[in-house]
Amino acid sequence: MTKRTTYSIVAILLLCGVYYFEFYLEQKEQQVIVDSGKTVKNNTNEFFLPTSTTGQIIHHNGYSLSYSEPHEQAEWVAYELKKEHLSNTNFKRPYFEIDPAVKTGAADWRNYKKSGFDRGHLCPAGDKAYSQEAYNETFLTSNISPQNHEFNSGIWNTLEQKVRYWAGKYNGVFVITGGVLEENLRTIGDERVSVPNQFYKILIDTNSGKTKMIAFLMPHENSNLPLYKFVVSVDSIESLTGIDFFPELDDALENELESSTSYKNWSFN
DNA sequence: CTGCTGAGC
DNA sequence: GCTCAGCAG
Repeated sequence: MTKRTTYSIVAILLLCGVYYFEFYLEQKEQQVIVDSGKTVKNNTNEFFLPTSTTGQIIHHNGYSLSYSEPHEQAEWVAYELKKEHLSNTNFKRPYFEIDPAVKTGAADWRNYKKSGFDRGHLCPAGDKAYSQEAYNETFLTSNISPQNHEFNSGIWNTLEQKVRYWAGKYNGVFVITGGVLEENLRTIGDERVSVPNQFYKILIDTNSGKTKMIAFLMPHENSNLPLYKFVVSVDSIESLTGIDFFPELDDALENELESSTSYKNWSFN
């Protein structure tokens, strides 16, 4: 074998190695993206993820989401609200930014301009007031949904504040929230961002004794009713959305918790 | 807390 | 088009 042949073989082997490594990296990245339903190690948190009906899960530092391109918004946003996250600092609100992590192109905030609807946070800015960085991260367009202002600043805001109250009382909660994305919804803007008719919020507490769960389903309109009037089973939201919210839970526990409409373990005071 | 809009550069 | 300041529930 000539030296030249040897060099050629080595070169080809090296090339193959590089290609294989790139292939491996791609597989690995792909695996993370479609790895729904697993406990995912985030930069700061570890939490249960629901399944994605769209195949596009994105992890930010402070929350994860599943983006629905047809509806131009997240079908769910999930994060852990730790007790130590609770803060009253009043950061200056940044401007909304098109989420660069959404490969299909997240909605432009201009769709909401003069639409008559709020850019309603799914993961509330108020849940991320422990640092300017975390706060700013909630101002991505993948984290908002068109919301009626009276609803957003009314009963929905009341629910968000109750979640913060529970996070303090129960040493943190996991939160999953989103609009119910159906066909033939009203849309706003050139990109046709869907306006949900209902919004849901699901909580699980695994830190204060026996694991407990609670779910809320609210019509997209303000209300003076007490919050507990909107409690539903997780199962009912799963059948509405097609999402499996806690696939990692032990099946028996999952069945028990997700079918329950009881809120007796959650303090509404 | 939840937000929007008008004025000015 | 971007940002500040002011206003509203």
